[in-house]
Amino acid sequence: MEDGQRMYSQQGGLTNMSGNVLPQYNMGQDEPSDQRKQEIGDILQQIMTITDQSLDEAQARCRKHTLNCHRMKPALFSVLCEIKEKTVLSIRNSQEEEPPDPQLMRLDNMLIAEGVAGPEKGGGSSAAANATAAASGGQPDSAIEHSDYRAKLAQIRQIYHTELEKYEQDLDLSDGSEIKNSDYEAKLAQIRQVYQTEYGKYEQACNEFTTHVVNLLREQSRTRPIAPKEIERMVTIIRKKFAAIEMQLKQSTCEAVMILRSRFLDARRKRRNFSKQATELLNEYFYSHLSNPYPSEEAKEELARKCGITVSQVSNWFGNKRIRYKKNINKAQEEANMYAAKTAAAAAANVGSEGGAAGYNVGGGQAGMYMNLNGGDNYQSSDNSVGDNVQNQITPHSRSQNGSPHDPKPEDSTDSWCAGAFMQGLDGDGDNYDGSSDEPGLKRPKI
DNA sequence: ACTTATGATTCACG
DNA sequence: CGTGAATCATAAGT
Repeated sequence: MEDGQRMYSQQGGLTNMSGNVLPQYNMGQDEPSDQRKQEIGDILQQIMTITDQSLDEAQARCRKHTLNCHRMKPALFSVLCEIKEKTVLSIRNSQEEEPPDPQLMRLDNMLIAEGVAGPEKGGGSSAAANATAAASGGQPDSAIEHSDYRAKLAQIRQIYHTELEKYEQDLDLSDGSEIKNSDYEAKLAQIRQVYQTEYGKYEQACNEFTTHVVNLLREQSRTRPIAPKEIERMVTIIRKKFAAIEMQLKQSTCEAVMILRSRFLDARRKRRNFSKQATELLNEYFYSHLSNPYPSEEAKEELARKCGITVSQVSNWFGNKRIRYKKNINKAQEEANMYAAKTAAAAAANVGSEGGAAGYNVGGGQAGMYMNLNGGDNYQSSDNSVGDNVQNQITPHSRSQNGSPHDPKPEDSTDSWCAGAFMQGLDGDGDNYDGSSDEPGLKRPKI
């Protein structure tokens, strides 16, 4: 901005004018006289003096006024404008056509794709409307000083920086624990809101500032040779400067989204096994509720708390456990026995301890149902030679090593959630587990 | 290197 | 919405 100001006071200066202006001017007049030259010289002198002074001195007003009223002012003014246009402006004008910045377009596209910026979100447009309103109501004619520009610019810079800080805070919040889907969406919404707020502020500031500058230039055009074209040009210069800020805003927004996204995907992808203890607890619950391994919400919460995992992880675990239990009952049975024994031991050891797993229903005599199914074949082979194996497994072999007193829910165990599994669980095709068709990246969201 | 175990995700269903 | 089923991606085991 200051460049612009300087430009007008210096390049608009008079170095090349004495060469060009005067002859042109004189051609309009028939008889150039020494006196006239003298007058012009005086005027130029005055102009130079004023240019050297700072504009906000009260004294300058007086001179400006004098200059304004001079009879030759209009002519001089137009000539000066013309010259400026020819010399200064023409140089820059050529490169002025701005092709839409590809970088900015990329950023825009991404923001739209991520739902951060979008036509329908409303925040931006209304803010823009506000900004326009505010801008149009801007100072009408009061002389605006340099300090105002600086203040404005500083304000904008500050807005930008506070906005950057917000992003950083925003992102700092998110490391440490894992990011869930809802977290991701919440954070994205947060980013969107910050972005739109800041974009609104940006637009408003930009419009206000532009209006200020335009007003100032109009004001100054009474004393300085400033053509409307120059004002236009100034506006485009300002827009460009602001566009840089806009670009940074968008870029940092994009970065924020990218970081958030990558963290989210990382959290999604990285699989951490639960602690041994957690698995232990979950298995205890599962096998002690084998007839109905569907923990209530409360039970899930308690398990989650005890295991140091989230409720949805508990849900995942049970979901996986149930399905996998059904898929290979043989092996699962052994495990069940293990836990049954453990539970029994625990029950024997501490009579009154209410401790773990919300009181297993150490019920009656159904234990054998689950414990004795193991026909001895390992689960991989049984998977493959299906049909008769199923029959075999259903018949209780009673070769099992234990008659432990544990057992879940006597009432419905026979036809419980997995009863059907005995019949059909190991059905037709042997390749149940992972018939993977290994299609990379078909359904996964790519970054 | 290959297989198995396991937590998580996705999709369809009721 | 919770669940079953299939599947993915990685950890763990060989």
